Amino acid sequence: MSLIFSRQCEYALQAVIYLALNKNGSHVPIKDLTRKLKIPYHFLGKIMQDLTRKGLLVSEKGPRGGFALAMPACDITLFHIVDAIDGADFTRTCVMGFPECSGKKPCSVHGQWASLRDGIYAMLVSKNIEELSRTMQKPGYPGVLP
Amino acid sequence: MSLIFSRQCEYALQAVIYLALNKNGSHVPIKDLTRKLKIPYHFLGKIMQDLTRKGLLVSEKGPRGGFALAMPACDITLFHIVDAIDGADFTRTCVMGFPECSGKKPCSVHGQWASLRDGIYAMLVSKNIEELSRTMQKPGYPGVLP
DNA sequence: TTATATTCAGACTATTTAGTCTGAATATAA
DNA sequence: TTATATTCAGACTAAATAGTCTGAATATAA
Repeated sequence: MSLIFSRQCEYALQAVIYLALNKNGSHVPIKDLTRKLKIPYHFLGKIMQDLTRKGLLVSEKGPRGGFALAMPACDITLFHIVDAIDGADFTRTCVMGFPECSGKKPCSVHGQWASLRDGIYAMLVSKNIEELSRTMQKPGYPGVLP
Repeated sequence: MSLIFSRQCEYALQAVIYLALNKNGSHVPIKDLTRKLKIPYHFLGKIMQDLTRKGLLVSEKGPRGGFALAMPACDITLFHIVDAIDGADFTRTCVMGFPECSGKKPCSVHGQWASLRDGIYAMLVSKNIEELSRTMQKPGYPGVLP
């Protein structure tokens, strides 16, 4: 299978976008997230704890507890989340896996892949969670709608 | 970890490019391939067998046996190999993993991702193995050089 | 015909990723 | 203070991917 981001990372992106919909800054428990997003409960729990340790989220225990963004939604980009979960190796490694491939010894698609990869990176850093969650709320958009 | 192609697929791409360097149409044994490409012997064996079953390679047993391209190198694109090993799901699925994401119900990066993904696809179908192997032979190029 | 070099099939192990379970810690509200 | 709702840690299982091993089949060359 080819993929871009790990499943964990996909879940993380979905969950953080969902959190950003919660305007009033209150905490959202995992139970709410899994209900809306169809993500396995305990698995999501671990991912959220991870994002909390990485400083992207804050958490609160007990009744009325849960998770919230650690900073304004407009300050969190897709790249922050991807980097926290999967890392940014894909910005550095050869598409065809040649170990010695580099600027000096480029593989035969090195240059072309570099510009595609830069396009992906540019998208990830340009999109902030506030903007994304706003778009997702429009009618006809999937996943995170009530 | 984020990645584009599975390790198997990376190995397959490298091996097929290496085969294309073998102009005289003779068969190349796995032993030669693993020596040059530093790919685990038996693992590469399975991958080559797979590509043979898929019709991209032909094989011959015994002394002076090995693998060769089943068709002219210029007729094999990167996409043929990727499709044979990893499949082409990445051309269809949502980057953020929203199950309902589609043209009608797009996620908030759907359109932008679509054009990036199309760029990747275009590269894969436009690059044929003959051309790539030729480029790889130039001095300073990695991996498959003698 | 016999030794040898290879593919090939299939069972096996190892590692990574995905996902589950249990119980402790803690905050809130009744 | 007690019941309850949550995070959190860590051990566990499951599935997918990566990689190894053995031996049979087969083609070549001596």
